[in-house]
Amino acid sequence: MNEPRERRRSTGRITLADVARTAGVSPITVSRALRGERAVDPELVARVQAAVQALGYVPDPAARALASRHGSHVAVLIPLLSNALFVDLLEAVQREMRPAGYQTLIGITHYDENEEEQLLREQLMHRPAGLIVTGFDRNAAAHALIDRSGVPCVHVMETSPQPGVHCVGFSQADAGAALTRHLIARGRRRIAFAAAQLDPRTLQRLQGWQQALQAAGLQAPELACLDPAPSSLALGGRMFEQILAAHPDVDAIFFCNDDLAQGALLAALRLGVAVPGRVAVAGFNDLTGSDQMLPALTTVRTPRAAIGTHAARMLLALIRGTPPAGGCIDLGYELVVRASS
Amino acid sequence: MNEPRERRRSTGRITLADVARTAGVSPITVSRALRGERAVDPELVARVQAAVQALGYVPDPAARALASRHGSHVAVLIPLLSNALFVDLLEAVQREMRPAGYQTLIGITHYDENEEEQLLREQLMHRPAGLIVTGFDRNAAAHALIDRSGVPCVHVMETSPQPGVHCVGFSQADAGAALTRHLIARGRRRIAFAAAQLDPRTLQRLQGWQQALQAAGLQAPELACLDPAPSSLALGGRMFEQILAAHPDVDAIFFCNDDLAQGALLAALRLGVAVPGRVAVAGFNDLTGSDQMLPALTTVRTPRAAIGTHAARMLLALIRGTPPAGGCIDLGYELVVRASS
DNA sequence: CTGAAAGCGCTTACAG
DNA sequence: CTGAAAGCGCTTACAG
Repeated sequence: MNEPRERRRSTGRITLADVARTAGVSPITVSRALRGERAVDPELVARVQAAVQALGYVPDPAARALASRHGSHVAVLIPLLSNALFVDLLEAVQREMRPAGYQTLIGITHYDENEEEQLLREQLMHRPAGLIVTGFDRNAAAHALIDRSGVPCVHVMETSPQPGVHCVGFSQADAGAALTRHLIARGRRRIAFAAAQLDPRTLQRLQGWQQALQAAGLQAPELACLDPAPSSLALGGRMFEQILAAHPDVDAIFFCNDDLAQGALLAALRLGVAVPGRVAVAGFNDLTGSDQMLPALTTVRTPRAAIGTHAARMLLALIRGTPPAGGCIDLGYELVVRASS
Repeated sequence: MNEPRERRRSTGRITLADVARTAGVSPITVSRALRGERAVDPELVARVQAAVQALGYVPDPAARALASRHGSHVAVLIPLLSNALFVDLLEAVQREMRPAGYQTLIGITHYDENEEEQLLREQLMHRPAGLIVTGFDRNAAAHALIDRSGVPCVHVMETSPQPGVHCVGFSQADAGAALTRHLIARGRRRIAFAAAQLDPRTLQRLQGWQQALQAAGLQAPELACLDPAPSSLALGGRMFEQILAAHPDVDAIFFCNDDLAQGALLAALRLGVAVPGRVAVAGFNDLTGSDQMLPALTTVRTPRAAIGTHAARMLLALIRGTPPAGGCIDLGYELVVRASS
C-alpha cells in the first residue's frame, strides 16, 4: 500500500470538504445547504449544520468569490465623510447589508470626477456583488465602467425619470423651491441663495430657488452667491457678511447646507445682526446642531437614512435577481420651520 | 487529431496566463514581475508590462487572495463615524493604503463590546492583510481573535508601555491633565468635568482631570458629571445647565468632547450666562466649528490625521515583514487656548 | 534568475 | 433531490 502523500500546502483551515466528510454528504450538498440554494433534503441540511457547528467551519470568501465570480461585498461611492449626511446614509446601508451577508466597501470621491473614475475602476476590479453611487453626474468613462461591468447599481440622493435606472432619493429642486416659497410666504422679498462646493445637488437646489422666485416675480440673479470652496461654518460666516455688505436690502438668505447656515448664525451673533428681524436665515439637510442654534435654524430635513435603507434593499433585490418594486423611489423631504425665518 | 475541447466556464476575462503567453514567459514570471517580488530580468519585466498594457490586464484579487491566503485589504475598526475625529483618522489611513494597493474595510463598533467582537469575527474571516483597531479595551474573546488570527494589528488613539503591541496615539490622561492645569493657571478653582459616552479614552481624560486637580489641592469628585448617553450638542447644553444649577460655585467646565462644549456655549448664550466671565468652558479634540463659536472654544487639538498616517505606515511595514521603527508612537497633543477660558 | 506542477477552497454546469 | 468532475485565476514550494 502506498503511503498517503503528504499535502503540500495545507493551511490547517477547516474546509467545506471537512464538513462534507463529517456530515457524510458530498461537498456540493454542503455548499447548497449553506447557501439555502435550491431544495436540499431537510435532514441533510440538519446534518450539515451540525457538522458546521461541531467543526467551527467558516466559509472562505476568497474561494467563494473566485468560484462564483463575484464577491460578497457591495461598493458604495460617496463624495465625503465629513458631511454628516453621508455618514447617516452609510450607516443605514450597512445596517441592511451586514445581516444579508454583504460587507460594505466605501469609496470617497471628494467630489472629484477623476477620483470617482479611478475609484470605480478599483472597486469594480474587486467584482462587488452590487454598487451604490451618489447621483447621476459623472464622466463618460465612469458611466461606461458601470454599464459594462454588469454589476447591479443603485443611484442615491436624486431622482430620475429615466427608465432602466434604479434610484432612491428626492427632488433636490423641489425641496429648494419649497424652502424658498416658505420664505416668500413669510413676507421676504429679497432672498439670496448662498452655496458652496457647487456639486450637482447644490445646483439643483439653486434651480429650485430660481423657479420659486420667478413664480413670485421676485427673481434676482445677482443674489446667487456661489463659491466652489468646500462647505464649512467659517465660509458660511464669511458669505453672510459679504452678502449683507453687497446687498443691504437682502431680507433672507437660503444656504445650501446647514453648516453654512450655522456659521452665518454665529456670525450674526458676533456682528450683532438680528435674525430673523433684520434677515431670515435658512439651511438645508437638518444636520446635528441646527436645532440648538440661536435662533434655531429653519431647514429642510432630508431622509438620508431612509434613502440608505431603501437603496440597500433595492440593491439586494437586484443582486438576487428579483426585480425591485419600481425603478425609482422618491422619499420626499420635510420643511422644518424654526425661529430663524 | 483531437478537436480542442471547449473550455467550460470561460469568463472572457484576461488572465495572467494570457499575459504570459503574449509576453513569451511563464505565468510565474508574470506574477513575480507584477508584484516586484525578488529579482526578475529587467527585460522580461518590460515585456510583461508591455503585454499588460496591450491586453488591459487587471489582476483578480479573489484569486490572489485564495492562493496567497490573505486579501489585499486592511480592516479598520472604529467606534463611530459621527464623530469627525474618526472620519479624519480614516481618511488619513485610506490616503496611505490606497497607493500601496490596499483597500480599507471599515467596521463601526458603536462603542459596543459585542458588536466589536462580532465585527472582528466577520472581518477576520475575510483574511485581511492587516488590522487597525481603536484603543486597547475589548473583551477577552476579541483579544483572542486578534492574537490567534496572526494578522498584523496596530492600535490607535492611545499609547501603551506594553512591549510587543503596536500603537500610535497620545496620552489621553496627559492631555486631560494639561487642559485642567491651564484652567487652574487661569485662576479657576471649582473646575467641573463633564463627559458623555464614557468610553475608555473619555475615562482616561477624567483621570487626567482628577490628577491635575489633586496636584493643585483642588480635587472635587462631586464635580464629575458623567452621562453614558452619546455625545451631542443638545446633551452638552443640558449638562451645562445642570452643573450650574447643582453647583453654583463652579467657575470652569471641561467637556470631554467639543460637541458637548459647543452645546454648552450655545446654552450659555440662550441663558445669558457670561463665558468666560461667569464660567470658563473648554472642550477636547478641536472639532470643526469650535473656532467659530461665540466665544471661540478653548480645546485640545488631537493629531488624528497624523495618527492615521503613521498607523497605516506602521501596518504596511508589519505586513511586509520589515519591523517598524519602535512599537509605539506618541504623537502628543496641542493645547489651543481661545476666548472661552 | 526562471519554470512545471500542484494546490488554495469553493461553485458551475452537466448528469442522473 | 444529489453527486463526480472540472475549473475559477492566481501563488507557493520545490527544482534547476
